[in-house]
Amino acid sequence: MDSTEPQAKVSTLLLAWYDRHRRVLPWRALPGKKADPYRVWLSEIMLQQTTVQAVGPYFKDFLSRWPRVEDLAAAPLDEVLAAWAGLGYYARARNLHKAAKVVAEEMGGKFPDTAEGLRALPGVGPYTAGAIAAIAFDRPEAAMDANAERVVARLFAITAPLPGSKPEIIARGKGLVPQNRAGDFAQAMMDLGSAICTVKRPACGNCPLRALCAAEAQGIAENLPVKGPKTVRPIKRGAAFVVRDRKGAVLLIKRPEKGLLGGMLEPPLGPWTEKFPKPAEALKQAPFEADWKKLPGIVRHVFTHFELEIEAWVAEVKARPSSLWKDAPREILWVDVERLGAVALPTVMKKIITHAIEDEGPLFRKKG
DNA sequence: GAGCCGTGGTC
DNA sequence: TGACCAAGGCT
Repeated sequence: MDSTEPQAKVSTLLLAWYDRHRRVLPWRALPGKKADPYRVWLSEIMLQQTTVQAVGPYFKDFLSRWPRVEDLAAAPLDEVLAAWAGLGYYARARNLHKAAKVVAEEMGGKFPDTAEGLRALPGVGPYTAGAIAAIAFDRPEAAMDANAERVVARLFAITAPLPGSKPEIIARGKGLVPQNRAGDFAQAMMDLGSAICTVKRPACGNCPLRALCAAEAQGIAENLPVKGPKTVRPIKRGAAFVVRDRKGAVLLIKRPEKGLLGGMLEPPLGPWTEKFPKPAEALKQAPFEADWKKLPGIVRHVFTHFELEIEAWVAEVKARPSSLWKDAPREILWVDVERLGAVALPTVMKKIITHAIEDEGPLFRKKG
């Protein structure tokens, strides 16, 4: 798009397209209706780096458990983490709970109605603050997520690679926001990026902004935005120890509150290194002495910045040991098989437990 | 600023 | 099958 082109043309065309093609989503108000700030905030946190499809069942479940922000604030953190289990990026759930307490206890249950005010809540960054301010309060703020960045990079044919070009893209995007219907405009950008201006094979023939798109004019739309080089992902390996008592309950311990899978549960695990521990070495890593048996096969899981391979060791104990390690005691739980789906187990740990317990029927059911 | 932080779908 | 990607934020 020519930089002198009036932004009004973009918003007019995009909003007209949105009025005909807008998606129906659980957290989205019906046309002309006011959005509920609590629902908008909850959905925006869940949608960070997460697909609409994955969020759907979690959003409905959270809203059913905790209909108001005061309900969420009053819930124990462990319950919130258990409900979040499987959605990933667990710091989001901890910050969600923190922010709910702030809003419920310090703001009388009312969310701030400006981007600046929202930005002060834990877990709310520049994108989310703009999105909530626009969608819930109709403030003329930009919501520059990856969709909007892609649309803008193509509209203006910005060929410099991300993330270096991000400031320019965001500045261009802010210049497009209309004074009226800013919330619809923000959601229209996302719907356009999701349905038309896609990463691969964009449907430029159906795009309402085609005539204004500089990248399309140059035939380079699919190549934008350019991204920097990818980093290599190392592989870490280790042993997991799945213990069951005579009733079949599984021993789980709680991870530290900060860092990877913070505050979530796991079976006892050895350290993660380049190579698997040899059997004698693995037995030293076990939480206590028992008749450990190593299972055939490997559990693989991919995290954002490394891959994990786990060999599972299993044992059955007659009595629940009173102590595990001498150092760094951690919270211990024995969880019945039927309750495994109701506690804060991240997906990787569910994989390990599923691998170790070839039981009668599935241990975990997918949400929704 | 760059590294850390999950998971599931897609092609 | 593996690489890429998603309504990013925090430190």
